[in-house]
Amino acid sequence: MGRKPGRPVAPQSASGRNITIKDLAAELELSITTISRALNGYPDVGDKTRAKIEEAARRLGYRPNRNAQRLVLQRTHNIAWVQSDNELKYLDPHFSEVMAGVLAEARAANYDIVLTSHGQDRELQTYDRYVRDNSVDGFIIDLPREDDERISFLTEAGRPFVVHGREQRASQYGWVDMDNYDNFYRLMRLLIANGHRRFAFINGDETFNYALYRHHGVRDAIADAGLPADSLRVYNSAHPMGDAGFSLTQKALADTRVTAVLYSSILLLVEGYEVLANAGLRDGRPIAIATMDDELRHIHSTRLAPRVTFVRSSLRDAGHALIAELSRQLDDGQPARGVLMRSSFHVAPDLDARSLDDPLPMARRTTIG
Amino acid sequence: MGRKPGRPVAPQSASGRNITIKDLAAELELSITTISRALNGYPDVGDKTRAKIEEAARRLGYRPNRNAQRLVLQRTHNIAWVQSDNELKYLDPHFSEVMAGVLAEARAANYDIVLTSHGQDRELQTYDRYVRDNSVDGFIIDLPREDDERISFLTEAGRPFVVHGREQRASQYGWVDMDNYDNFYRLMRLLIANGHRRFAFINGDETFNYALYRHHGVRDAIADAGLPADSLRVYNSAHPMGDAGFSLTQKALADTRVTAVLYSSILLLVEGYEVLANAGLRDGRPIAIATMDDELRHIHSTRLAPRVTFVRSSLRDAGHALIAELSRQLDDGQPARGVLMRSSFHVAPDLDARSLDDPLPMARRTTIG
DNA sequence: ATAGCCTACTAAAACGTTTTGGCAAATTGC
DNA sequence: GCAATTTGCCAAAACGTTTTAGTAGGCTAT
Repeated sequence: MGRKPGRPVAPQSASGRNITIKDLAAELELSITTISRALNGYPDVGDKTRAKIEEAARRLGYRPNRNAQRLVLQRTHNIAWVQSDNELKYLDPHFSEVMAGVLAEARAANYDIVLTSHGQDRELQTYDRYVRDNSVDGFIIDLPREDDERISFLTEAGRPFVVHGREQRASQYGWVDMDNYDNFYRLMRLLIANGHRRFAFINGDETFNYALYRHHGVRDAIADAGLPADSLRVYNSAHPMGDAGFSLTQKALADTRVTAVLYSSILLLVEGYEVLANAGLRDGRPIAIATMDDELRHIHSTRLAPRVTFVRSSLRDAGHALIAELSRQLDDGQPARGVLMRSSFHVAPDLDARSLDDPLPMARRTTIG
Repeated sequence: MGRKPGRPVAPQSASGRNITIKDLAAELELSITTISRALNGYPDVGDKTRAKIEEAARRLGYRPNRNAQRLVLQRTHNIAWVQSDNELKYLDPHFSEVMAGVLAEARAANYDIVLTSHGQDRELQTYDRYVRDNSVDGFIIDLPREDDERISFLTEAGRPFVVHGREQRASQYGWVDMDNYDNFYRLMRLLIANGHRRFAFINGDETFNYALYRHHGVRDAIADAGLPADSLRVYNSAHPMGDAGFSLTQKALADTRVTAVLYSSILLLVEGYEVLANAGLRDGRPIAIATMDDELRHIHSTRLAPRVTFVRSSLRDAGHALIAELSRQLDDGQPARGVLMRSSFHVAPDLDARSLDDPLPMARRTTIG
């Protein structure tokens, strides 16, 4: 069972002192400057010398001390992700999915992610610490709210960041988001076009903008169709997980006039699935179901009835885009910009999908989110 | 030959550079030494001087540059968590749960978590990089396999680490684990004591030790009861998520002699729940169900039938313990040690729980895992 | 009075890099 | 053959801390 090819050999001394550029200079009887310039690709190093240096560096397992580099270059190649304890309570598959994309792209762009949590009231202090102690080059902000103070803080501090989501000031910073408003407007318009008149919308916590904008989309679709506002009942789950999907679906279906249920997340739908199925069996009431599908890796949609209509957008791709955008700012010096992720609609076969292709009414198009 | 590397853009733009100890020294007309010693609590600083320094530091928002500190102290206060892309595919709630505990405890112990992913074959290179470039003080290793090369590598390199789980060499390093073997031995013995004779065990990927040891526990309980080896059928899900719980439960119940199903994870059980319920309804075959409950925050057990027997251990607490153990080594210089997390049994009311209290046979007790 | 001892401060070295500016030696141009 | 240019290397400064090894001056004990 020999060593796999390419397996790194552990450093010789178990004591742990790493090889430094000085060791290399001593070994080769060259100056530190020359070692550094050779390894960093400067042209003013002779070919034979460079080859010797590269060989010795490989042989001795030299790696520049990152902290020395960071100190002199004023650049850490670290990106901070600050997680609130509050959100930690339900650190959910959505987080994992975004993080998976972030990690994959960060590796490609040569960044590490510094992950930390903070207590209830310490959110900004955590950002402040990172800003002041030079431990990261930039920040990722997830789940923004309206007038998000993290965004205000980092803007004032003049530090690079990118937001997963948007709020009012979205034109002033880099972000990655899907078109929450548009997606849910279209989804609701689709249900209306198919004759439904009484709806339940099982949404997330509307202090988060993603949920707020979805609500706005749904509300406006109803208004634009000339339906009364009470055609829609909205249920919010403070936590995206738990048994909210189950209990809220029960509540929603208690109104027997409801013929269509719209979910903000496929997790809520899965939790409520049993109730939905029962409603079909028991009341003989077939319910139209629509949801957002974030392509969570561990939700297997094959077990969902084919009658589910969904709009799909990849959170993992959003994670990739977040790092790509930040790297564009950090590495290429480009100005911040927003990235709108594509969504695709998948309509249940018993529904007429034609309304999806209609453009949104002019007045509805400028809304962010 | 060689190109001059493109110059990275300085991260701080608008608000500019942070204030340094030099700024503070200039402002107060004191030496750098005195500032440093005052702020670090040395006794050889006058009371009035110290007060003035502290006031100025607060007023100007001084924070020591972490990279300078790390360079001179040879200590980063960073802990690495390396995630394989492979595992990323199903970055699952178990991960989130451990991570939540790790983050909370890391904050308390003044550590940041450096999270990174690596490609298929690059696992050890990633560890190697961190070892050689001084970017972290220690490592967390999750999901160990037998003869885990990450453990070999870090041991040879002489770097501190702590393992979530165990393998053969567990006495030689710090770890946090539950007693997988014991728990599953007892669970199976309980089922046997209640008259069951034909079992399905829906386990995880047995190249991971947690799953392997659980299998061993189950197998030994059957052997010790004098039951034939074919009383047990084991089903493995390569991925902890997906629809494995559903399809494997279907397969398992296809054998109509099976009266008890043991799950390695509550997620698998939840996915198979529909099948289990149907089996009860359709075949009139009540199935005894037992599982591990990791206290995942988003699995709401209230919806599971009361007939489920489970052994419960908190992954979040394990996360806390991981950092506590690593901090014991790094901050207190204590030798590595193992931490066995407590588990509690919760027996369905229709089962006789007495066998749980019996000690394991002597020969069974030394097994790790 | 004086040796010794606190008290309150500081200069300089060190951590490990990158980069600036320079300088010999080798090569080229005429 | 000599000036000009190119090639290949290096000393020193800088990044922002902590720590070592002081020192100057006041106080105490004899």
